[in-house]
Amino acid sequence: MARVTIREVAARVGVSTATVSRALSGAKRVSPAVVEQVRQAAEELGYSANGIASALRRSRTDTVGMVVPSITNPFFTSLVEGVEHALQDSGRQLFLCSSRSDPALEAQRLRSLVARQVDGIVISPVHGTESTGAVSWAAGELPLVQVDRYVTGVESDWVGVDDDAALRLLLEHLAERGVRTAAFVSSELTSSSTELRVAGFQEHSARLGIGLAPGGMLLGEYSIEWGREAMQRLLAGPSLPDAVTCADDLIALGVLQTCAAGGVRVPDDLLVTGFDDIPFAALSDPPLTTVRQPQVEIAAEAVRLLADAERAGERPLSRLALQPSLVVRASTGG
Amino acid sequence: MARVTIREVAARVGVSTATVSRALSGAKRVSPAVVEQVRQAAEELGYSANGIASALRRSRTDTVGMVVPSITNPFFTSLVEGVEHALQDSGRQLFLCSSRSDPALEAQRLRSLVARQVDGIVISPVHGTESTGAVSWAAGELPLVQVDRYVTGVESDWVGVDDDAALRLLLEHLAERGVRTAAFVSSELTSSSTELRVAGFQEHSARLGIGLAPGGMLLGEYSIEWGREAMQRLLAGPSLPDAVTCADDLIALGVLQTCAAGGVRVPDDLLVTGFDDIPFAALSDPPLTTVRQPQVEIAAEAVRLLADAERAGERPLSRLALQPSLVVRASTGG
DNA sequence: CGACGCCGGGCAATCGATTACCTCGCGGCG
DNA sequence: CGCCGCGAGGTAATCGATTGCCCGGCGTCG
Repeated sequence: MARVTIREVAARVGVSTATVSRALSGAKRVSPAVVEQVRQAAEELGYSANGIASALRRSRTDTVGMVVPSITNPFFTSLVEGVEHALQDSGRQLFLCSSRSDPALEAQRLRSLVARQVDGIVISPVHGTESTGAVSWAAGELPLVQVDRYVTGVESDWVGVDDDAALRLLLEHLAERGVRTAAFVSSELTSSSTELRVAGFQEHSARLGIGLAPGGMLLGEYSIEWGREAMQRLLAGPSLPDAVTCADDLIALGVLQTCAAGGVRVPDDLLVTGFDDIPFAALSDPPLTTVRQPQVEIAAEAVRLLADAERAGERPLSRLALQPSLVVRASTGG
Repeated sequence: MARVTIREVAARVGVSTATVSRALSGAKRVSPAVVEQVRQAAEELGYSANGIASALRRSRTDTVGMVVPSITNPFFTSLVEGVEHALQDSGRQLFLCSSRSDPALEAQRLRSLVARQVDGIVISPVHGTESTGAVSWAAGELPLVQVDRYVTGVESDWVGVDDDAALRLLLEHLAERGVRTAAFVSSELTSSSTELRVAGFQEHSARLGIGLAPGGMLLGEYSIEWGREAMQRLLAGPSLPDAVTCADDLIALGVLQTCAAGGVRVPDDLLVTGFDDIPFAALSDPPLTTVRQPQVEIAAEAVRLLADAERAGERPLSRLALQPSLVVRASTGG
């Protein structure tokens, strides 16, 4: 466990630590012969630089922090994978944290990332207002870009999906299928995208002449369990709507499960739609109609914006709403 | 973006940096009055300690690294969540990396974690032999525990599931259901658990008089896509076995999808089983019979072993094979 | 032939927090 | 009254790598 330091490498070769550092990093011209000797010695001693010391001196860590509300939600894991992939090209690493949908935990993660001097942060904030303090503080300390969700009143870039367009796609599809009444199952209105999805649902359903079923606006959380429960509530009501629109795929999968258990035939008795197009959306019973978020592009843009922010100090803020696409499957009769 | 250092806090209060450090960490007795002043000043200046500098001096980071083969596989995300949860109690953080099933990337992640001086590493190694070098090097540098999979020839603790017992549960269940022939769809034999599962399948199926279907040992990778493809191969064969046993739930979900698309009725024409019991196993068409891994316990044990390893230097190695439990659902007629 | 520039390489400051060791002052005790 | 112990707090070394500045030597050019 004894770590070998640059000093020992230098001693073995008979040069100064400065030369070893330069030889290994290639920062300044060092004679090829010495470089080779240093390489040799480092190899033999099993030397690897102490990243902490290096980070302290350079005040860079070549690491980007990412904070997501949940690490078990496949939508976020796809996003994480995309970011990691995008970072790889620039030889940087990802430090991933989960805030577990808890603003306090989120604040703690952010403090920790800042303390660890990550070069930048990619965050999907938990809450539209309760996350504001921590996020804007962090944004003041280092480059930060929000993805998917955002908190208001923070000076930072944002990349996500065009929620309004997504709801338009979904509702126009449902209208074509002859839907006259619909329910909307979502999370509590605590995040930007949730609000936009609800607003989009209301706007486009009104425009298309689709009525909201009585008791049909169900707000809980983004989870399979909530989808199950919400559908149970709808089943307990006087009559079913023509369609249930869900604010994410997990909710929709829960809804489908309860339908199957309760003898409701999808799509014959009821149409169901999701949001995100997670890999499991194609595997449910029946396969789920949903809108696909361009996760790869979102991730790539986020990394690009971060790189921009590191280079230039002051820049105009970017807010990129990328376009979703409709994926029709059997849950709407596709 | 200008970071405020301990020196500025000290200057403002009119004490030395040593006192500020002690006041904030509570390491040594400092008069309450001074502690309060320091708190005040730190608050006003927005001071937060530089974790890098602190880590360099203390050579501890209060951070544990975790490396998993895939971050999109729900089994691993559950494991990660469990580890994060377990760490929380001791006030430590998790630094998560994905090796993407690539031994080279895995080695890089390990080097990076060691360079960053994490206090310990939890890893589920990619490959039974190709991971050996990097893992055993890392295990020599700092406390390391393997979870789920392990590489041979490395001195480290391991926690996972009793694969043999799991296959026994599954095959006894299938035997009770009258299964006489079965296929086994798994990953290539590149990891310990894969080997153990295949061995367990062979041993217990032989013991129970279940024959391996011709061309029924299909080795690919742990993914939905491979499950789909493997089932297509089985469909292309002369006849179907009574059951398809899969080495993880993702594979099984792919198998089920192809069955649905190909008109094979599960469980009427064919029984299908998975492994892990990921959340989506209950949502497929039909819901999947599988064995549940005790992820929470695995994670908790891993963290406990790590803590032990940090405290005591030399200890006997632990290899904990925890017991799985059978979860019967409709895919075997449950 | 002298001066200048360039190149390889060394010295030592530096990043920011922690901490071993020291000092000072005060109270108690022999 | 002198000495000791103790608690509060300061001084400065330390963690390990990086890098600005400097030096000596050699090649080149006027």
